[in-house]
Amino acid sequence: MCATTEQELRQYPLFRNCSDSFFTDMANDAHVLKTSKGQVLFLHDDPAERFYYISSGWVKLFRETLDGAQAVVDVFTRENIIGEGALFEDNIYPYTAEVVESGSLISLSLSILNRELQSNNQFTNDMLGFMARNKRQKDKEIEHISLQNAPQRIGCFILGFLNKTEGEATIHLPYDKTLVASRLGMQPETFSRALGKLKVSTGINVKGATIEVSDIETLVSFSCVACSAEFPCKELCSKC
Amino acid sequence: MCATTEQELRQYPLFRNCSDSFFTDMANDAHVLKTSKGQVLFLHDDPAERFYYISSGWVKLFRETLDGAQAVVDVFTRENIIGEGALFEDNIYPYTAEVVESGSLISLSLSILNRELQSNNQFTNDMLGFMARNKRQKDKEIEHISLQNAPQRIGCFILGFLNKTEGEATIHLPYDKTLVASRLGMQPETFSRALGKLKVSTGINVKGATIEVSDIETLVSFSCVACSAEFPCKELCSKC
DNA sequence: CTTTTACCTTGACCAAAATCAAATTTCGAC
DNA sequence: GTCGAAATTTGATTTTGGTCAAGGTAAAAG
Repeated sequence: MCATTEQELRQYPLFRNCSDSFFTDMANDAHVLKTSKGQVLFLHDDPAERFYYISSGWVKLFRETLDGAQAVVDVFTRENIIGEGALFEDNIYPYTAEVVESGSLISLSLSILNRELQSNNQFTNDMLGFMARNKRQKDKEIEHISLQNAPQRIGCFILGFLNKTEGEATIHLPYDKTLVASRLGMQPETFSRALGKLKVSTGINVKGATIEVSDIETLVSFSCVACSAEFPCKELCSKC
Repeated sequence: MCATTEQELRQYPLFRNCSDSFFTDMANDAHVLKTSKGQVLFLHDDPAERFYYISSGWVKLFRETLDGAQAVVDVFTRENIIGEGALFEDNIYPYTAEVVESGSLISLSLSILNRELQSNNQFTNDMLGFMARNKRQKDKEIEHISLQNAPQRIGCFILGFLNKTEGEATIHLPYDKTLVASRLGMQPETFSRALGKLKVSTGINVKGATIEVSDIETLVSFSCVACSAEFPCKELCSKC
């Protein structure tokens, strides 16, 4: 039993309407994991009993094909859960999860989550909305892959990390450029070159993992012409 | 009020756990639409009050970008609902819906659907599972776009229409090749040429919209090497 | 402080798909 | 059945991104 863990879970927006017994039982059963880069949390097609709340660090979800290629499904950080999808896939994890930046997770019981879904309709509704927005986000990504070119996709990715909509801003890429590349569905070499083009076209400044955007609106007009949403496009999955 | 409509709704798997009053009220309020090719059902960003159950015909969902390109999100046929997503987007339709093959729809009340979601936890759970599998299907599509080439994607598309897993089979493409192409995220010219390559590689036979697969397993081994799922991969969204 | 290793970039080349243009076929309306 | 619009195919060419190979750079280990 851990009061801190319970506090942390109570602050997670998706759980805002969960019952007290949910929090108590979850916290009782929970354990905190300190993770290190490279660690595999679960494997695609493995039977699932736990899901994970990310307190810090980054985790990638991916699948592998017969001929060895890897498809990165998503990359998650703090205030997100992963592995809950197994509930809807006969308790089999649909992806492999691997830590890409060390941090801290809370391992949680899928069966307690399921119990709450069976008994708390308000929570089930919240989860449904969460899932629906998740799906919309995927639609947007499919659109981006087919309608935006590589530099535009990178611009869009950068815009997603900004906390304002005009003027200048500086961000740090949260994880390896190689991983950003596969998250965006391109090769590292293509990413590197496309970032160079983006620099020329929009006047951004790149120093290692630091990116200075001197004028957000220039970046917007470069990337968002090839998108069906209007900037600032709300992030559809992380918040709920 | 229409007894036939009520029967049709009661047979839809997603509604299997809905209340009697849900069916009665829905059927009372429902109206049947005969649709013709080209008809627009609703527009992206329009306020939403109705969703649609497809009795027959085909409907495409799409969005348009600032620079005029069109992204086909999905193409649906009988025993599917469309427009329900607006419930999770502040009652705004997230896509435009256009009939691509004439048929028949049932126009249904979003607010009655919402009422059932608020009051019937079993149904909300079914809907959550439905949405979760939907999302998984989108992940699979993203993977396909980045890991499969054009002929492989077409092969995978064809496999999705077969009702067996080995031997030979014949299918009819359900809608224009042009639309299949955009559904798969490629240009019509690319589709045409890629279908030609698929013919050479797997021995399928193409006559207009009719495709004869002489050996399903050949098609599987051609397409599914570049996929993380194993054939026969269950369809993740249509059934529930 | 040096070495190692993993990450990133660059160059040369290649392959896939997009684009542009022009037939050709198909299908529905008359 | 004929006409005309729309869909489909084919050819030529360009563009984009992928692949292979070689350097360079920076963070971490010793």
